[in-house]
Amino acid sequence: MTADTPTRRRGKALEQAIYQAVWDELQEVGFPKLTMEGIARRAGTSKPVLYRRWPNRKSLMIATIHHFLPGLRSLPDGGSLRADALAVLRILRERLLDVGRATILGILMESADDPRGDDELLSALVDYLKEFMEKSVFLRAVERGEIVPEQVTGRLLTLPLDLARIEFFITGDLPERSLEEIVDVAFLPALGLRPPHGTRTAG
Amino acid sequence: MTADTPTRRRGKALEQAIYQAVWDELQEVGFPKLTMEGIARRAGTSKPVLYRRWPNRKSLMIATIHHFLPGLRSLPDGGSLRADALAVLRILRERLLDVGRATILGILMESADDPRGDDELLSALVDYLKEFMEKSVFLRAVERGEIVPEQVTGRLLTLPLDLARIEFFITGDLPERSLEEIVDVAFLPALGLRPPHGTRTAG
DNA sequence: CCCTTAAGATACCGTGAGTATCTTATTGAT
DNA sequence: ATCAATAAGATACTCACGGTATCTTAAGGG
Repeated sequence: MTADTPTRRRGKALEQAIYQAVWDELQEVGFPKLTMEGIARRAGTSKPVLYRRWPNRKSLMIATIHHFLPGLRSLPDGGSLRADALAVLRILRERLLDVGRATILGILMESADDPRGDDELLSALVDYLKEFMEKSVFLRAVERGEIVPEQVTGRLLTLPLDLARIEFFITGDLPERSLEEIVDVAFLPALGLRPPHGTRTAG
Repeated sequence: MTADTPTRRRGKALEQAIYQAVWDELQEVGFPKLTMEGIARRAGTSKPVLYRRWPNRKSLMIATIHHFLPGLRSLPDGGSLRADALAVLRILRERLLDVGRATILGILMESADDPRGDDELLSALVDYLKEFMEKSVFLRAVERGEIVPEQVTGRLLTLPLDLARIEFFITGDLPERSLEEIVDVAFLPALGLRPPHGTRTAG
């Protein structure tokens, strides 16, 4: 199995290979069939090596997701609240689809008796986007005069994110049409705004 | 274990006892530690009896939830769109809390490779409430003149339910405060309505 | 009263998480 | 260059649990 890799990897190099193996295995067999043995096999190593680094499967999963979904740096100004909100939602979609419904549900569920790590996963996937909604999207909208600061409430901040992720959790998908509908039918109206003319709003 | 029950139960009586055992076991040990052996033990029976009735654990879980959460018959008229929407959300909360976050996530996740039964679970928990939102809540609001029929769109129909259940999925709870916030800050404004004066809207 | 049905007990298989143990390659220090 | 400490990799194990096969025996209907 390692005849062509006589070099025995260590430290970071090995860790990288393991993360990659988890990721590939996830894409190939999916979360329900993901096993530590499968990961070890694909990484060209063995189970004890995995358990020396991560205490259990869940930890390894979360670490892998962190590794492949680094934090976002900045969000370009889209010129309008609508454009900025859609941009954030598209980032969310990209990340959710990258990780996959089964994986997210699986990790959340595996946390039922031990929620440690949940926060980490959710923050990697969604929470930090709330920061963007507040710091970038809403702040700019206030500066533009689209909304007033009093409208920047917690519930409205996360409304588009919440609607998007529940749709993804249930259906496993998040089409562009849904994103626009969320913004134009729910988000903007809830802020007392109307989407620009010519924007189709599904009914 | 069955020394005090010399009678060997059959048919419906046995089935009832099994459902009850699943329910109790769920409350006591929680979904992650729920095992078929544990269920059988608590029901005073054995695994083969379970497998003669349900092909696998997931089926038994879904059947149990159906058994304890029968469909709703009617929703009394609360006098306003706001009151009716809150009523539906409170039903949703009751059911979600009854079943529990871990159980719902667990079943959804167990479906990742075989989604059969998902629909059943989701319909027992949420989907049929959409019917109520449409047939009762919105219809009455239209009759009262609070909204116009054109506002009865799919996305807005489920908006309160979606916001409520994502909050529950993530936090495992759904306080009354959240329900009111969902209705007053998101739902009614999205419909172009304002909550009545004196209604606190969290910020 | 007997015969069919199915409950309940028990033992089993397969799989996968997690661990213990041992050998050996790698690396850094001398 | 050599050697000791470290950790990789292989292997074999335990344990828990889902699911099945087999057998005995109680229930209940005719």
